[in-house]
Amino acid sequence: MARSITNSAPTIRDVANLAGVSIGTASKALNGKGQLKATTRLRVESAATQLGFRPNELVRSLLRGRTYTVGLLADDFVGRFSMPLLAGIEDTLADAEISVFLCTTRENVELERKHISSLLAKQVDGIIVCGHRSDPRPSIDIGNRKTPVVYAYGYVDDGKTSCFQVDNADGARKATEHLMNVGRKRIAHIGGPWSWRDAQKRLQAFITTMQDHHYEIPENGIVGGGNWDARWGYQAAHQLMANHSDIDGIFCACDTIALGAIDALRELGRTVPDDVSIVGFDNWDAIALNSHPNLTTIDMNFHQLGVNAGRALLEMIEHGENVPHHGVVSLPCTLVIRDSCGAPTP
Amino acid sequence: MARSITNSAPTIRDVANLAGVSIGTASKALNGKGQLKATTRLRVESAATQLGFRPNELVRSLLRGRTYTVGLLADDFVGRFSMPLLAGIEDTLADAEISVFLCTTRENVELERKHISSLLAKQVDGIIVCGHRSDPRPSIDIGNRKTPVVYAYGYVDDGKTSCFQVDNADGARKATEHLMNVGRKRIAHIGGPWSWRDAQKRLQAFITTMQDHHYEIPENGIVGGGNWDARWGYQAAHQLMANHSDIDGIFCACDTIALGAIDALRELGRTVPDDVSIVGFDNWDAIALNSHPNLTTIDMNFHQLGVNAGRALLEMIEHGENVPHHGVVSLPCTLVIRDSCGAPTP
DNA sequence: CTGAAAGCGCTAACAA
DNA sequence: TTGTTAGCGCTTTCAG
Repeated sequence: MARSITNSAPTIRDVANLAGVSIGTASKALNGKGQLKATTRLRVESAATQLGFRPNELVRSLLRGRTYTVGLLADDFVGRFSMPLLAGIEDTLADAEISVFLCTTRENVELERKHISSLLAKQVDGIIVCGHRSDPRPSIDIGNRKTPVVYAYGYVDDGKTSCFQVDNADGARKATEHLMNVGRKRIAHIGGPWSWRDAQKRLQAFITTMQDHHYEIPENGIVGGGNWDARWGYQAAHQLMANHSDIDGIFCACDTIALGAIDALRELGRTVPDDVSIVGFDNWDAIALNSHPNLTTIDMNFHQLGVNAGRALLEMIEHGENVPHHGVVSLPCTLVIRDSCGAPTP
Repeated sequence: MARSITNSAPTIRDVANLAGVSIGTASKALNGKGQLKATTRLRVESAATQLGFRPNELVRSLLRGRTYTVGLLADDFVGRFSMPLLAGIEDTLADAEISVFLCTTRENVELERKHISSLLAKQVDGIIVCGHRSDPRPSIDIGNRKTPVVYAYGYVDDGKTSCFQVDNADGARKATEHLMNVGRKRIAHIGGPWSWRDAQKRLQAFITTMQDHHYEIPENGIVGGGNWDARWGYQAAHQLMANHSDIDGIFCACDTIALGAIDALRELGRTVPDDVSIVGFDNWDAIALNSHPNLTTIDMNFHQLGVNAGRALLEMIEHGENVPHHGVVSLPCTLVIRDSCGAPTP
């Protein structure tokens, strides 16, 4: 009755009072510690449920020196890449009963600093820094704290930080080889902006894969320097076909570029996949599944990347500095076959 | 020196020791409270910076009865709609120095229950429930707690809950009127799945807008029942044009449907926007900006919706139950003009 | 102007 | 088997 007056959460003292035991006894009963008479335990438990009692995690954290809380620093929260990454991280941490503080930094250094400071003050057990491209970045400054930090998609080049990356070379190789497997001979590449490490890696791997399999790269068969969008893909495909009407396969550096390329090819009277096979990169549902035909593309396994990053952080949290850091680990990609390449030749 | 041995965060006691004052004095100095000799204050401050001291928020929260923390319950975190919504919420709360716990529930009731329980135990100041469609939903169960809760995109139909919704009717009206403004006479509608309230509202508003302006709806000029994807848009446009080769404007219930419709029209030899004008709905960048031509579409102002939801929650947190609840508020949409409709007729 | 001490809600050690 | 108490790190009275 008395409780219904106040609107603050019931405390263990309330439970103890209702059950007619001491506060220490109530604690033991609720945590299953020590030796208690079964009836007492029951009495306490029913008092607790009756009151809807949940121990205040703030206090428990204070006592345990752990908050079961981590911070997620995302530089580009609304970006398409972050989403499965965040989902993977959240899945893994939720399994470990850990809650995630979401902090979006929009590549604003000052904002990042504030968020970090706030996270540290809130005593998070660890921090995950999430990027949206594979270029190197400075490590975050956590002062003299020993809070574990891992990086996901975006890495710190100091040789002593755990970073989880996409293996762009692996993906590009799989894309290129798939074009070979469906019987394409004159294979071209439409690249992204060369300032991005991701674009560079995909290009390099395209070249080495072609060489490894003794395929000749068509002259001017590599075009790049545009943006990651359909407009560039459209323009690039036109440029490409103007030089080489015999191109029969194109590895595009991303799905939106592939979308634009398909559009251009249709204008030129080439059908995909009958005349030309197209492979994208990203497996971005929004594009790959709404393209016509649906895109064969490379999945970067971001969900798994998030899972790995989450697991690594958990290890560091639970085993402290005894855990050897992972260094930069690159996760392989997966080829997702849909309709833009046609069937493999036997 | 002593401090460099331990790796836990410096406490106010450490600061007080270093400054040679009592712990109470240190607190006053750091919080600018009470009367202190300037030199003492300075001594404490420099000790604090030297140690990199940040007060433990856990403890402060315990003392203040507020954690400066809210929970974000998202049923569909990876959905395209949640993103700007979350960004708006986070922006608003970050301004108020509030951190956000991200909880994705994947429409899993058990998971939702666990998350809520955990949030409550962590003493969050409030909870925002984020949906991805405007259909009604049950309210979350927070027991006898008085924690403020608001709903964003998805609402509770009990007349006493603050819910923030998209005004689908407003958006559909603007879309339809724009088609009229560019001079279209034979206007059709491709709807989404009728089981979605969003699809129903858009349809209804299309009809009333047409009637209000004394436009005749072409017979069989409304097709619906497919999914929210390009495949359906493609199919529906074919169906539509088979009956009515004179259709010159189509209001599509979403951007992906519009993408598919454009594709179909091109196959039929109709160019967009010269022969037929197309308006989408969502202003989903991924689609609208990568479509060819770029889509004229309706923006649901999700960012603003998130901002409003965040602000409402803040009010409730700061003014308790004295704040009148907002009820269900619907925010207007915005027409975004790009290239799929052509220029307005004067 | 500064120090001492109580107490937030809970756990864990120690008494009884 | 149960009760008592110290203390986590900080703020806030109340003495000095």
